[in-house]
Amino acid sequence: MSKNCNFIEKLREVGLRPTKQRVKMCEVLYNREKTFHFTINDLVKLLSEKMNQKISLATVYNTVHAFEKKGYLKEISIDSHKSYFDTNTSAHHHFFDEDTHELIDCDESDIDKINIRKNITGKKINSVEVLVRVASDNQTQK
Amino acid sequence: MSKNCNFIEKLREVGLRPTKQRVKMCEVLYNREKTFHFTINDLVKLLSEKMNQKISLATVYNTVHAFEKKGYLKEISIDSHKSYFDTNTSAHHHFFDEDTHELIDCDESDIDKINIRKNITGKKINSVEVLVRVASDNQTQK
DNA sequence: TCAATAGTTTAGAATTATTATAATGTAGAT
DNA sequence: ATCTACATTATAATAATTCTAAACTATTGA
Repeated sequence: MSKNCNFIEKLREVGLRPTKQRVKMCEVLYNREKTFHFTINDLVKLLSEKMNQKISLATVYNTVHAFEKKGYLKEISIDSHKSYFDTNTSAHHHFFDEDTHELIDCDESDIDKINIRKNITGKKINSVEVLVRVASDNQTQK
Repeated sequence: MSKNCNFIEKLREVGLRPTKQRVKMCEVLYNREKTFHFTINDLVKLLSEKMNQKISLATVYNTVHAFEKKGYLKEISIDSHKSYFDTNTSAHHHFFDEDTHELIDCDESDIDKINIRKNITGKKINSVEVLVRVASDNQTQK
């Protein structure tokens, strides 16, 4: 519970009103050892388990998007019909386990600096991200 | 029209019956200079323009997925609520223009070999793909 | 302290992308 | 020509997400 004050402060810092739903979401998302990868569905389940009062689905969507806009969360594109989010908002890469549909972080230091020789005129690079798809060793490839 | 025979042959080769819908889709997808990136929606529009008879939405989905399974098309994950497909099925990377939502191919030769130092025990790497997000030079970053 | 107000939450409806269903049609083999 | 397995079709169903409009609440400042 001592951590809640931090969340309230942090929410204020980025200009988000610290409502109880938002603070609760912060607890669920950031009171963890490791970074957390999730879909909206995962999060809704977790929240309904860990909360006494109900939180609306629309609020979960709103809040996740508010967090994303303010740099609290990062969206990861892997599967084209589900959004994955990541509490690690720094530039980094991912492994995607095609058996379990799990995302695993991969530090920038785990992959050599990526040198891109092609240029798009008039455009600047916003981000460079690598997705490494893995699967069980003894299985037919996708 | 001379190309249709090729499409019929190619469809047969991978074990797909060359129905008129499939041949028409081949024409629209592969009678091009460059590789083609599209969403189902793009394709439906193109088909309804270029066809005299109607093609069902379900058929477009079925056929795209049949083509994907047989290696005629490749799915690209960028945006988490739309599927993009690519007629270039070889291993390659992409630029994604965040202004126009356009995909641009990037040959493997345009990016130095990617060396991954991290390992997931019991898992083998299926693919390594880079997505480079670009945007207009004089614009606030996403 | 309390009212005003601007931003938030909510339930449910609406929308969008995609998949399933079941009847009809058609390609390829006999 | 006929049969059979596979394809196509319209439509319904589902899933993920967004919209809407009313009720609620955190903050401001009188």
